Amino acid sequence: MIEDRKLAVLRAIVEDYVATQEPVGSKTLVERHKLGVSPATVRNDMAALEDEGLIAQPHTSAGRIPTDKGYRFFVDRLTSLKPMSAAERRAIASFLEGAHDLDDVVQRSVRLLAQLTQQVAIVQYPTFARSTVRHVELVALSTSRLLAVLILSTGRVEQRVIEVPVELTDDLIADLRTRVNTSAAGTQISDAAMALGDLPDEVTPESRSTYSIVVAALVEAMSDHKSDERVVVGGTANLARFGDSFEQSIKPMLEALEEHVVLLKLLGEATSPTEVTVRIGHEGPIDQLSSTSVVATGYGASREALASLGIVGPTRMDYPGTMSAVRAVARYVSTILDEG
Amino acid sequence: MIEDRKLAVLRAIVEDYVATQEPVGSKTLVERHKLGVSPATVRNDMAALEDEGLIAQPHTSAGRIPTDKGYRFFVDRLTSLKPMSAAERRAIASFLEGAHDLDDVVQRSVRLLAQLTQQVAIVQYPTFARSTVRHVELVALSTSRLLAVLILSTGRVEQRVIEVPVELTDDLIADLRTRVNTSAAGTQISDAAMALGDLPDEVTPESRSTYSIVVAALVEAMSDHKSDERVVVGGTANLARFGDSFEQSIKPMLEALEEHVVLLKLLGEATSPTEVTVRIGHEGPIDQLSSTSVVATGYGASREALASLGIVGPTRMDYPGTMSAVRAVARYVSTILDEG
DNA sequence: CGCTGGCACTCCTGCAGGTTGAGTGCCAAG
DNA sequence: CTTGGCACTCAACCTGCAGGAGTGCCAGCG
Repeated sequence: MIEDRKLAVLRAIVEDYVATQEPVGSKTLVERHKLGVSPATVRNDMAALEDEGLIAQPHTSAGRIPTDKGYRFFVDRLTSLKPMSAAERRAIASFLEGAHDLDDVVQRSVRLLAQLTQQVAIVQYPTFARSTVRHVELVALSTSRLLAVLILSTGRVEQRVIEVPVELTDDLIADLRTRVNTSAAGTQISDAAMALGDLPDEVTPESRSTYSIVVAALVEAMSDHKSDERVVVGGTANLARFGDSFEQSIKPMLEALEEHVVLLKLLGEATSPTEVTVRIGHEGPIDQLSSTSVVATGYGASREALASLGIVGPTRMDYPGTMSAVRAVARYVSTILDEG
Repeated sequence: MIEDRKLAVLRAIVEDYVATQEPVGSKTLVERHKLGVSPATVRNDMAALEDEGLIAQPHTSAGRIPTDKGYRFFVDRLTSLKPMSAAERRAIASFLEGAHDLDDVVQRSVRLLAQLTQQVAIVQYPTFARSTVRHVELVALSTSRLLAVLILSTGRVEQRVIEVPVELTDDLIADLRTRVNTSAAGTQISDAAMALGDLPDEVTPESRSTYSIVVAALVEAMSDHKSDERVVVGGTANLARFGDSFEQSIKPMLEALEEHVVLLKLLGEATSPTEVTVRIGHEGPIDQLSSTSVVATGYGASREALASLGIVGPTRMDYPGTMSAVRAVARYVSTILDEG
């Protein structure tokens, strides 16, 4: 009984604080939430919650604000993702339709996510390693430079310029192209390296070195983890709503957004496409972002996730709404990639 | 004589204000710049400069700050681009080397520019219309979906999924590929539409409709101005140095950076690869950015510019340094694209 | 045992008033 | 045309003083 009310108080504090951005006091609380008890009672509960480390006071004579631990509790136990309304679903679907290539899908997703959550959105490109090679195209740029274009099953296209210290003839390129495609097409990108490995042995000794160079470059392009780190960010203008101190939260945020490696770390562990991961405040891997939370999830056609997407925002955010928006977008993106 | 000193005073005011971000008074000015006259004299000159609208007072008992008109004058008449030091040149060169495809070049340029100028950098992808078609690759995604990959002379790669309401055979695709490439390869992209137009007439009536659909999609992809709008932004974290009021300058800035259309408008007129364009404050096309300046220039292999790059920052910026950095980066990018 | 009203206490917030100092404009003299 | 002097202005800063929101604690009541 008393436990129940304490939790109701915590929930009320979180909701009020998220809405008003101001420490919330006992009196305001009973007025706004019809708790049916007096402020004094609430004060007792608050004292208990504070002892448990779920809420805190900025200074002695102020109201309470939730701590990271308080948010954690709220997210884990006091809330469940509310389903999107039919109208929202329709909006999402129509927004993502009409995308005619992968870049488009990613771009639209990031915009959509930013708009729905009013936060900074991050979408990672489908990961490299798990996709298969659809086709390899080789185009001569000059007599000694080759442009290799990898087309992957996810619709992703990677390009790479290869320098070859030999004169390239059209016939040679054509032969290379067919051989590379017969060996690599259809294989998982992680296996393609192996599939291509034997290729130079098939040809005459004099062209072998040329083939080796090209194959090596292709293999390197495929295993290049740098290309794996592609992420897109959107909705930076939503930082404006932080209201918070500039130096303290916005600057480190902007700096983090510049570094894709950092972003990947943020999304990092959220790879399950069925669950939405929430990382609150200092739970995250980046110290400077200790006053921001990350809400992320995996997406991908099959059960296995291709990559992650999510948002970052102040710890003081509307978790239920944000979490369901993230989940909804991830689902739609998954189905779209499934079709394409 | 007296005119000369007035200009020296203006220059000193601009330089001091840019360095300190504070209104500069007559006394500080003579101390820091060894003008060889008394503060009173400088005050007279200041009054004159104020009458001419080149400087202004934030409030009665404060120092002077340059007006937009003042900066304009400074840029046009009081300064010349200082050449980069040898070390800087080397840094630029080494930073841009090792880029192995167009994406890489663009990405590195934007980072470099942001770092050199400590401002927000913008780089536009080489424009579509002026490049030529190097190769068109068609890959079957399923029996009725085709992925078209356009490879352009600039190294840019565009992709597009085409839905065809007909069963596609390998032979058909191979034929299409050769025909499309014979017609389009080597032509300017603006002419490619015409070159491809007659293609459906060459084939048997029964396959004509299929060919038409594919050709139409290709032509659309080529003339799609949306793909022409690709720009990359970097160095947003430098906004942190604005110090200025948040609502007033950073928020509109972040909003503008989200909208690529707006960015293109900003870079818009700076297409000459030989000149650096400076747009100061309200001279720019965006009202909300009336307290920011744009420094931009064109870049491109030959005399004709392929696209633009530049930076945006507060009107209060180091114009000489910024201008020369922008020019230097543009030149290096041009030469690199020329090689590739 | 839990709830409540009362009360003293803390401390942020806002306002009024006074002081300081940088900077100006103007003027008369060199 | 330049300069030193002088009176004036006004933002910035400090100070002191209510006002008020919020708390903790306690004693009484069901």
